[in-house]
Amino acid sequence: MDNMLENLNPEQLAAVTLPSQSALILAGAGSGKTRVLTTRIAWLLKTGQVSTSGIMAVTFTNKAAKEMMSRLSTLFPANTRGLWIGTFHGLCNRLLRLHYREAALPQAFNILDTQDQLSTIKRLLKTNNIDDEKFPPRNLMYFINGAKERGFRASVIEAQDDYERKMVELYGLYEEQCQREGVVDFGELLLRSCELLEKNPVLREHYQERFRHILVDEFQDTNNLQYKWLKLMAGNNTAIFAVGDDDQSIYAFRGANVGNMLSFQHDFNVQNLIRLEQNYRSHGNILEAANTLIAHNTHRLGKNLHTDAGEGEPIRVCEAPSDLNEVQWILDEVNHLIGDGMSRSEIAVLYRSNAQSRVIEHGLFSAGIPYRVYGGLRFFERAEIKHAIAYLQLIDNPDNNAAFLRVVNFPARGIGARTVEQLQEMSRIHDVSLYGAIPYVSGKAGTALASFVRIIQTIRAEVKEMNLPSLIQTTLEKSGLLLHYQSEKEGADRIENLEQLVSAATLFLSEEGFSLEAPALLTEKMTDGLNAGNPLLAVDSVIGADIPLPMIMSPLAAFLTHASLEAGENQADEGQDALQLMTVHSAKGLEFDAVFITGLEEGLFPHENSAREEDGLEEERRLMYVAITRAKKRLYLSYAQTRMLHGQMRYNLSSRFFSELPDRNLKWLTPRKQSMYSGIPQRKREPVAQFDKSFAVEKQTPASFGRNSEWRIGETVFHKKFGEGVIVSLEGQGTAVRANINFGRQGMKLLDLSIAKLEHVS
DNA sequence: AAATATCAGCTTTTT
DNA sequence: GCTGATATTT
Repeated sequence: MDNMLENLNPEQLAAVTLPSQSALILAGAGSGKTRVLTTRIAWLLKTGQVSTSGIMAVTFTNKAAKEMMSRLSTLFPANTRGLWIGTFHGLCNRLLRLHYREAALPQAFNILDTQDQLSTIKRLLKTNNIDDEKFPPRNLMYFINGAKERGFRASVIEAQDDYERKMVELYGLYEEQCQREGVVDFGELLLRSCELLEKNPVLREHYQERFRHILVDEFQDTNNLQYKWLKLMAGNNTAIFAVGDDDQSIYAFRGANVGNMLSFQHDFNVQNLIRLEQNYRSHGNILEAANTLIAHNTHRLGKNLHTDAGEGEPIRVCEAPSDLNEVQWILDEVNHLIGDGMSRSEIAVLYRSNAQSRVIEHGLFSAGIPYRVYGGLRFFERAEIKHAIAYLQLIDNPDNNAAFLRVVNFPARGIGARTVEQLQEMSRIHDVSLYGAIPYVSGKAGTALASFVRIIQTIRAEVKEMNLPSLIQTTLEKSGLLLHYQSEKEGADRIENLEQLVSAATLFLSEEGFSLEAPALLTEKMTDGLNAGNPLLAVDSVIGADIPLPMIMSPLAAFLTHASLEAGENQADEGQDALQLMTVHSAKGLEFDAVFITGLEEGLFPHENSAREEDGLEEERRLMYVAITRAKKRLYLSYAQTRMLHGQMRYNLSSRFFSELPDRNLKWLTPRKQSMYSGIPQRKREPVAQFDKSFAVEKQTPASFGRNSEWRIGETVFHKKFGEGVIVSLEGQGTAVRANINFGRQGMKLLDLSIAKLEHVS
């Protein structure tokens, strides 16, 4: 045990060895947060204060949960089976599967991801003849999720006006529809779990008694409902160990409430507040810049990171004439870094929004530098995978209408909109699911539908004794999905993905401790043995030893859950040493030797929409703070005077964040670099194999850039009254030149340059 | 019912 | 500039 605590600094050690009381750990970026969390768990176990079944650890992402599990198993190699380590949603799912009767859910409930939820809502609006212009599905979704987050059912919301009344009504209809179809959205997992514990004192007390220690990662990201859930799970004898950093709270837009950190201190009478301020990641210049920037925020709990590492390199800053030049500069610097021996995977290029990745990708592709983009479509979100999953969901639960509608006519089998309408009518009249309504439709439509039923039933029959991978393989074949993609021109990738689904299932079984031979479908025997009408039966078995996953879910159900709760990594260029491209949001929690923060322009970063939200700018600043603190050795900042975005040229001022960073840590490269890159490559030219060549040979500047003029489009100028602005366009010649200038908040001004006194800034 | 044309919209994102 | 969702054609 001693060596486990050996290399901790005094604050980390104090946190790890705190007595059994609730505590708040303010863990700065790069301060060893995960290490403290896992060592704390190992320490609790090794000192015999608690057994594995008395510990619950909650994270936000599956990745973080996995990381915690794997680090823990090196610290504490004994059996970690009884531990509840997982995401909020994963643990709620576990709870609801165990106590599905008390939660009034079918045992085979399916989980809706965001896409599914949206299409469910669209379908709801359609069946109720609601004008989706007046009630956009997306808005209704936000309304519903927002209400659930605040813990409100439709029945308890008091609408203020007619519009809201309608929204509440639709929310109620949505609840009913989901209940009928046996599906549960992400918010519902949390809300239903909370209600389960609230209404059921036996269960509540059981869990409150059981969990002596609850550890929460990234506590600043909890929303109100998640916080409520934690309060319900924690009893008088439970110590909550909350780790978070208010300066890294970047998810307010999806309901995260930093205020939970204050409520927590109050609600749990927190006596122990520990700050981890020693940073083990970044060099001095980088850390100082981060500290200075974040000091511009008000309402902080307060924290200042320090490091023992030296100053290191200054932060390099580049002002590029255009987004293309910005990329060119990045390529240049990247080549230097690689030339100096840095591996590509240690270099990250960050941007505020995904739309910015395209130019960068194009540049990297042309230069032949391997890269990997994070974000975008993930494995379980791909259309072909969603189709396959829908077939599997139908086999698991034929009442799942969303799944039914997705594949009833895919591959096409002559079941069109008309037929589906008939089916919906019958489903309403006879109060059955769409699948259950099929026998009520006759005629030609009925024949087409019957062929669909035959497919599903054939699969169900054939698959009875099969294990999961074979079940999926059979489903892919009998559903006609494979055949369909085989005849499609660009179906090769899709078939490859479908085949990967089979191997993903095999992998999943071994990871979750399922036997490969076990039948994939839930058998009657399992159902009876587990929960034969006795609400406490599941609890009883929990009290003894924990029920392993294979006992509460069939392999198929578990796999479907996995598909919904874990969208899967983006698997492009797996294993290759590649440059890392991602948004600042997805970089949170990661670290790199070198980091480029690109597109530092007003309107982009900070994003223009942030100005409209309360505390929006502060969140953008925290975002910038997160970005800066990703860098270990080298940090590069850049922006472009002109940028093509959404098919339009934009002329942005440089980001205000530059004025919030200390000059002494920055090294502006621009005067030198600008002349090097001032040849602006024309757009709409065919992509060239090598950028360098294009720069050397063709370099024509568009005429509109007014070569003879003293002024240039895209350059930053200073005006006495309006402050800094960017020249958007120039008209006229000689002495009669007028300029359109973007003065940011002051708006756009048309100035006669022979009258207005402007100064060059860039 | 399937194939093709047109049109809005467009921050960040995990579960 | 590209994607996804409707409108229109065949």
